[in-house]
Amino acid sequence: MLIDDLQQESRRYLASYVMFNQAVADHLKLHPTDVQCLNLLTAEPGPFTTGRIAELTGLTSGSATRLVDRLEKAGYVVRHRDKTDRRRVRVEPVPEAMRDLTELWSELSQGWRAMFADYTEDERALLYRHMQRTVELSRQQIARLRGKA
Amino acid sequence: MLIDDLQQESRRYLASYVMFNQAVADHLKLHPTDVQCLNLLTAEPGPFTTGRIAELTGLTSGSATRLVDRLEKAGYVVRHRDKTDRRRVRVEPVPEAMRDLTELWSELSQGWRAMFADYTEDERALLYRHMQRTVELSRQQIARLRGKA
DNA sequence: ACACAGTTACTGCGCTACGCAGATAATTTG
DNA sequence: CAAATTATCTGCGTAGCGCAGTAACTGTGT
Repeated sequence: MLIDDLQQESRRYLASYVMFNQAVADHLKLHPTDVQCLNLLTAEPGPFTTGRIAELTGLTSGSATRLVDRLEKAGYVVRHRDKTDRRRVRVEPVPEAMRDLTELWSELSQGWRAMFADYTEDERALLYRHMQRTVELSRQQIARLRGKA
Repeated sequence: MLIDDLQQESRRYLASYVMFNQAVADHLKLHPTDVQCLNLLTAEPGPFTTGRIAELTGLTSGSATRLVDRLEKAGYVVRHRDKTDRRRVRVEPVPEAMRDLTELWSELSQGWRAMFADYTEDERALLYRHMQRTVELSRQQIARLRGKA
């Protein structure tokens, strides 16, 4: 297996993920950014503030405020002023409101589960570790891209 | 390795790819959709028409026209009327204009190359096959999501 | 040969996400 | 306690998107 082939396939893979995210958003009648944010809220370790959401999504602080406005209005999250630092606003997901999203995910998950079930224990361990490494690498690349602009 | 853990990690993985795409777009001062389209133009088999681009990106026909407008204006693609069916417009990437994009990719690729080089031949083959399967699965899921809406 | 349905791409319009710059409130620093 | 810093929010202009309607072309049936 040539590394170049892997790279080429990575690119299709990336494109396909972006399309997938788009399709999920359209289906839920939400903006892709909103879906991305909700995903982050369930996938990343909390707690979350408006600023942290700006960081995670790559939006400016103003746009992050509007993003939280939309999610709050739609009932996906609630705002709480932080008691110890009253400038901060803690943003907390509302589990019941996430139901549509999690239901859709678990519905879609079935296909993925089946795919993962096909692998041996060792293979799954490899995929898992690869994903972790990729997430970490992406994080670095993003920091670099934003850094020198 | 539990399948649930893999699923959870998949979600972070997806989110991280979306962020990566966003960062690449910001860096090139292009819209994420435009970057996605250019990726598709190099990753998918041609030929491309405005309609096919609408399909690939999930945009409506009108928005796809505007997308091609932007890319043409920026010099990334050229339009050619199809000789055999003059309703169609063939959209062709301009290799020289893609240079920024491919340069950026090969720069970023270095990190990925290093990561891939760490694996054994067999492991790379597994990852490659997994990506192919995922792309195919995404394609199906997207079709399903768009289908019943 | 010709009318008509279907296809492909484009245009006008309204909505809304986004970045930017400035405002406001709270905290930290000297 | 004043000044600098931090976290969030607001006003405004720009631009991408979907929708609905339009124009150009193709294919089909009579």
